[in-house]
Amino acid sequence: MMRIYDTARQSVVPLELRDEGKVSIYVCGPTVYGPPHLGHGRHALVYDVLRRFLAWSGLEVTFASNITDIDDKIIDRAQRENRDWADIAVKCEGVWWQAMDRLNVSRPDLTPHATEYLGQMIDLIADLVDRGRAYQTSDGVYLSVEQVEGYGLLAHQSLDELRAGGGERELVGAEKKHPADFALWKLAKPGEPSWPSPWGEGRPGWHTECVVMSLDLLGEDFDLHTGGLDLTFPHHENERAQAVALDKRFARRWMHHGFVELEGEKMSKSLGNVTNLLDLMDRYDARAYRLLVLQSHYRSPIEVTETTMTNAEAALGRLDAFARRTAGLSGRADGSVLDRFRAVMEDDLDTAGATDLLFRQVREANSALDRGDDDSAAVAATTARELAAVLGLEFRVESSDVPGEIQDLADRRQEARAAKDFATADTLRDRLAQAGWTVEDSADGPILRRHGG
RNA sequence: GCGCGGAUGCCCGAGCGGCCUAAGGGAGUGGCCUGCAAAGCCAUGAUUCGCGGGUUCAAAUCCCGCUCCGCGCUCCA
Repeated sequence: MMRIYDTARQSVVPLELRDEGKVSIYVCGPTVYGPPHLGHGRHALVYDVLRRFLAWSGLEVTFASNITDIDDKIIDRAQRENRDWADIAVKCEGVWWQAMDRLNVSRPDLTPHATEYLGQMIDLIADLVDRGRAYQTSDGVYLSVEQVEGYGLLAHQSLDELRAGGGERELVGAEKKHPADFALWKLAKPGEPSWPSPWGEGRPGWHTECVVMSLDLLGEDFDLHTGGLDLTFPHHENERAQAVALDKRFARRWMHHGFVELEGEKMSKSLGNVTNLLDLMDRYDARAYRLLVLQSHYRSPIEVTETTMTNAEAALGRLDAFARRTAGLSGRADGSVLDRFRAVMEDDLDTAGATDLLFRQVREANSALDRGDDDSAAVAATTARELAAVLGLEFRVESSDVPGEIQDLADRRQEARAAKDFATADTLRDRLAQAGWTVEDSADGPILRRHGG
């Protein structure tokens, strides 16, 4: 059985499912107000791999991930740029999916939008008000956290401790009964988008949508709620608080992944301030980011730098070379390796251990091929392909489109080689290298491939 | 101040009491292969896991203290 680190329990626990054979996952999706950044990318990759693995293990996975399409940040940008907020949301969502496609991240089964759930959010807030667990002020409706059993479960701090922190910040909303109370409904200021409600024209607070949508689509007591470490508090804490205040069972397990770190000043210069995911994918092979994410544990921070990305690309080169070399081989996957793969992945999603197994299979296949043992090579290659597929890693078998003049140089080099005119052949190879192409003389003839830079 | 998490070879990064040899990737070096390369294979690489104590037959792994680093602490993810 899959075991994961549960933020609430602070330990690795079995993922005991609500319904046998089925797993329901809610991933907090993006607020669409700008291009996705590296953190979004890691987020998407981690849960994409989780999902692929669970499905591969035979579970029926329901994967829901929302789009927050109404939020303060969207409104801010709309006002700053004098644009329609909905236009920003729609366009940014388009960019988001484009980025996901490039990362080879599968689409969620369900993609609820906040704006589709206004009615249900208002119902939920009204219910909380009826129960006396939420109250109205001059600027909105707030949840009273003191009436929530176990508030601080995810933050692992008591209300007093939470209050003690933060230093000398001004308390926003002086009418709040407790500083930790948070807005369920915000009354609109002039010019802001708004929807009618019993408390006046306004919009929902950020934390409410995920409660409504997860419960609506996955039902009470759904299996897994996930997101970045930064969402633990206040976002997830406040989602849970609302469900608890409604006497509803919420997520059974909470899973949070670590941050992406950029190298210090020096490198961020050479990286050209790449925090934008699209920029990163323009600069490097998009698969390299996935590999980088896979090679460390999801709860550890990852360092995205020129070096780590370049290393990942080099490793990818190894995988691609392997794929080219073994493209014609097919066999049965090695069951014992598959078992080990399952075991490491079930151990809190140990993707580093999984890539370890993948690379060992690659070496095994290459090694077998070198000693002429095609049968063993076929088994290792098939196994490797299966593991890679579960991890969402695709191999590049064909060389990219070769421009005519490059092909021409390569052909002339072959002629020279055939004529044993190696001086000419080497000169031509140098020219190819200068043009950014590497020649690999395989048993089946030369292979051209682009190299970095 | 409080909470959470880190510190492992040249770099990235697993491991979290013995089962294990401290994985895997990248870079380096030597060899095989190759006309030469590339790719691949083989070999090599931490008597040691931030520092200081302690527990244990046994610690990178547990406990205590310390030093650095990251993140959060009220709708700013």
